[in-house]
Amino acid sequence: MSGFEEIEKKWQAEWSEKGLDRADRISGRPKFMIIFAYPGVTGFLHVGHLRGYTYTDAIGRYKRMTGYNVMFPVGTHATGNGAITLASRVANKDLDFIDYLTRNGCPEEKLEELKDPMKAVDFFNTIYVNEYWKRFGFLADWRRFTCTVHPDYGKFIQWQFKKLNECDLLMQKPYYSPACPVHGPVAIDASETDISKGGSAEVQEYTLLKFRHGDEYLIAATLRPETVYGQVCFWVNPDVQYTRIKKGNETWIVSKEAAEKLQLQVDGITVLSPIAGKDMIGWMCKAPMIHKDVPVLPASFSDPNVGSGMVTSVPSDAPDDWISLEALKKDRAVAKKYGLSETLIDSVVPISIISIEGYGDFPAEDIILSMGIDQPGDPRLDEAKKQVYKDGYHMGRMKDICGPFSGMRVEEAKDKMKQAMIDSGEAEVFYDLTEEVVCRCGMPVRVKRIDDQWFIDYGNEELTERTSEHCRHMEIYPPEFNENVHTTLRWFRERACVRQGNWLGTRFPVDEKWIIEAISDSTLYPLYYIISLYANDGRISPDNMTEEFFDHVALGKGDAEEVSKNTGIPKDVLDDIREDIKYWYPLDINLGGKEHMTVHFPVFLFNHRAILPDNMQPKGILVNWYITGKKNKISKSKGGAQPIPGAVEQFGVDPLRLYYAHVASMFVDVEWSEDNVMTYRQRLDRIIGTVEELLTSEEAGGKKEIDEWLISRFNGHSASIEAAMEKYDLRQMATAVYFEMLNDIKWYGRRGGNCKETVTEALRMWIPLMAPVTPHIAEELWSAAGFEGLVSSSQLPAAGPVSGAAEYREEFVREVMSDVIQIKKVTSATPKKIFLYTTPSWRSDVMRMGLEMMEAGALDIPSLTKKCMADENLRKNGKAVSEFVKKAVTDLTRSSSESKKYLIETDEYSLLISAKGFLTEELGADVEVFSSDDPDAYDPHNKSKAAVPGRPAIYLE
RNA sequence: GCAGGGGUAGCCAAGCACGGAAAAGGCGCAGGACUUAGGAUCCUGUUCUUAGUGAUACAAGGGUUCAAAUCCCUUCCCCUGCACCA
Repeated sequence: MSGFEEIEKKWQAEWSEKGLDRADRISGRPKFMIIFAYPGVTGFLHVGHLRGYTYTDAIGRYKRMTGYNVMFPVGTHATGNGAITLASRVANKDLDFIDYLTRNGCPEEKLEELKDPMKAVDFFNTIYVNEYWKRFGFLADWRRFTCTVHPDYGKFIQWQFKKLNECDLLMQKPYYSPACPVHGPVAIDASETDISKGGSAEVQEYTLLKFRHGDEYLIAATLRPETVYGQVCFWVNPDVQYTRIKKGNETWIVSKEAAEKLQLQVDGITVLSPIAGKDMIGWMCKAPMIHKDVPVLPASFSDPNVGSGMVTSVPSDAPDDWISLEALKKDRAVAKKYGLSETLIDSVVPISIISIEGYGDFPAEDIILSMGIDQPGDPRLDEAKKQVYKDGYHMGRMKDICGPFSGMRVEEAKDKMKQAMIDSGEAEVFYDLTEEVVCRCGMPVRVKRIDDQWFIDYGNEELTERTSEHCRHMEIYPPEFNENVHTTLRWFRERACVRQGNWLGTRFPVDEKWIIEAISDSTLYPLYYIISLYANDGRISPDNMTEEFFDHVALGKGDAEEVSKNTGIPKDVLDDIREDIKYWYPLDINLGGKEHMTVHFPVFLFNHRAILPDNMQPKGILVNWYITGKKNKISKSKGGAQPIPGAVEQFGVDPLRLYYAHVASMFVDVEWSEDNVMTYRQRLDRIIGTVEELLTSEEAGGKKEIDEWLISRFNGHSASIEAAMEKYDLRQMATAVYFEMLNDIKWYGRRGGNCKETVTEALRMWIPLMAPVTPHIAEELWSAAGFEGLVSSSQLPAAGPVSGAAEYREEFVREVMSDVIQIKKVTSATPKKIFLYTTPSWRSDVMRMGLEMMEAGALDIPSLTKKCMADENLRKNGKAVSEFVKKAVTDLTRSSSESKKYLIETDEYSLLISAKGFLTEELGADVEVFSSDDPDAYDPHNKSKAAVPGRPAIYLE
């Protein structure tokens, strides 16, 4: 056979030529529509991504071969700022990035046009389709390709949002989002898709506490409003410049950084005069809630970038506060420097407010002592803080001095106290990020209030209930997700669905200043693949694609004549689209990576349920896990993984496809390993070699027992594959096809099988089963075998009957062989002769009786013994019989009656006689077979007495 | 924290929803065959013990049962996702 690459090209051309990749409606023929969640266009993909895509193609191919008309469309997702960033990096001559492009095969002259984001999208779209999906031999309907930034797709999304609006699922409310000043709201996540720094940052809610000083307020930001009863002083960093700001008719003092952040979240803030931290030291200010005057003291840990830049001090429960207060009391020089009197310092004493199991009156003190921290600025203070916060929150209870909150659990008191202070005007809410975040464009990301943010109301109970109910009728794998998709749906609340700024995407039809964000424009899109065909070939254009058009083709609203007149689309085209949608929808399988479980899949389900009728609801979801790198996830953005074209060249497409299908269950992560792929390549080589050998073999014998065995085995595999594929279990299928069936066919040859007719029959079963996972090789072998047509468009034959008897008999021979080898090994002798003694017939008789009793449901040792003793012949052997009965009964109760039936029915003697030649050759010694009943048998060591049904006695000489 | 998943040979990994001789299959390793056009192929073995037997063994410990990797409880240890990111 020629090289992989050559046969890949050959058969891909052939499939395309014969139109296997085109999915058209065929009335009356069952259909199967499958997609993978389309990838975002953010750069080159790597070998990990092809895992899920390959599953999709293999399942589609299998369905095609079991009678279905299969539609497998593909597309890409370009909404967002990925392409914009990419283009700007090219435009800015970012060397690392240009190197990344060229390393992955981007020609130099292409760089110029990549400065245009849309061109960049086109560039990658072409790569995804030609270098990844087509290269992998997918039978996708390329005519239907769509991309989220194409104008026709946009029309579809606008229609979808109009429908959501009609269902009252769009709403507006203020929203606090991490936002870039240029690009608007950004996503913060570990993959750092939108941002260049700070992927693990979180938005934290601070309570701003207002401390009155004269007619001004010093503002402290706290994460623990429940600790206000323990406030004893106020920390200001003497080395920081603060500023006064006008907030409504109040004057606040905060750090300059905090002032900037506040302006993003609160209206009408004006910055007034600056004030140095050191000028506030020694002030007295009135603490909220407890209304006590507390002194302002110096603290270096107070960071202007965090919160308001000032901190209220609760030494009892805050390690920083405790250690700073202690330091201040110890080092009187500092107090002196700021003119603080000793009496003032001494008057500040911690107040115990929360009791936590395992801690004393002052949790902060305890944790500091146990961790051995002895001065401010110790880096472990952060850990100490986290620990004591966590324990306090979950196990703590408010002590009796906490007024109306006394006795409450901290978890409960926290919200209540915060709310009480907000209500009395002593506190406000403020949001900040836990660490510095920088947008891809280089600008700092801050939390910003957006007043008129639009949301999709996934919190809608009625919709949630209906969606959840529908999921009960779906096929969702893995089973865990099938279980917890319901909780995921319930956990969803409103989701911001639009954003502003420099983003690619579709204009929000309700208010055009917004652009629909990336998740929200990718929920209903499988439906669009049916329509995209017509937009792509020009039969309809974005101008025609009005709300009325979509209402008609998707929902069956309106009269075709009328719609045709209003849209300018010919009626027959409208009818075709409508019929296509009725034929292809609902979607049978949506396959996607595990990251979709809490993001894409729920909204995919919600939107279908909200907009489309009952008979258009999705039928299945398949989730696949990742291919990982050595230590961490192979990442698109961080590179390091093998580019796809290189891998294809190195290993061949089919070995890669087999690797994905078989290396592990779909539902576990797999560590990428070239050696693994290589072993799959070798396995395919072996299969190819074996088949070629079978085809070219000159030997031609008649049918023997082993022929029946082979066909029975293959029928069994076919049936188990059918069952496995009901659950889309490609791995189990691949085990049968590429391992077990190969082993069987090898064994067949070893046992002297050489019947042309059987071999042909076996290949007709085997090769098509290879077509879903390794289509190119299957095609090549199919043609080499001289079978008609393309195997990819053939139908899998229904599984024939299995012969339990034939399989049992073969197993018996194998056991005998293995036992002899065992004995040879243990004795480390090389025998010249091997004597086999089949069971004495009385033992079979006992077994037979036992089996009868078991089937009658009355098998036990005493009654079987009794029954045996009633037999005159058996009674002669009294002692041996009763001993054997014990063994037989335990034996019988432990295993299925099915296998015991074969055990009794098999004529072991003639079976061994027929296998004599084979055993002699395999074992390298002459084999003699005797029946234990034979009084003249050569048996010098009386081994024959060990013979039982299914287990002949063995003597080596 | 919330939600969920898992611990099976040197390694990867089936089996577990529905209890019925545990180790499918692969990799690795060790012998042997064939022979070095190869990242080969074929055979055998791979917990201990042993004339093919027997004994141990599915994270640890309990329980239910004639019977437990599988069902229940306790403990220990790993992992995943958590929102505007396909």
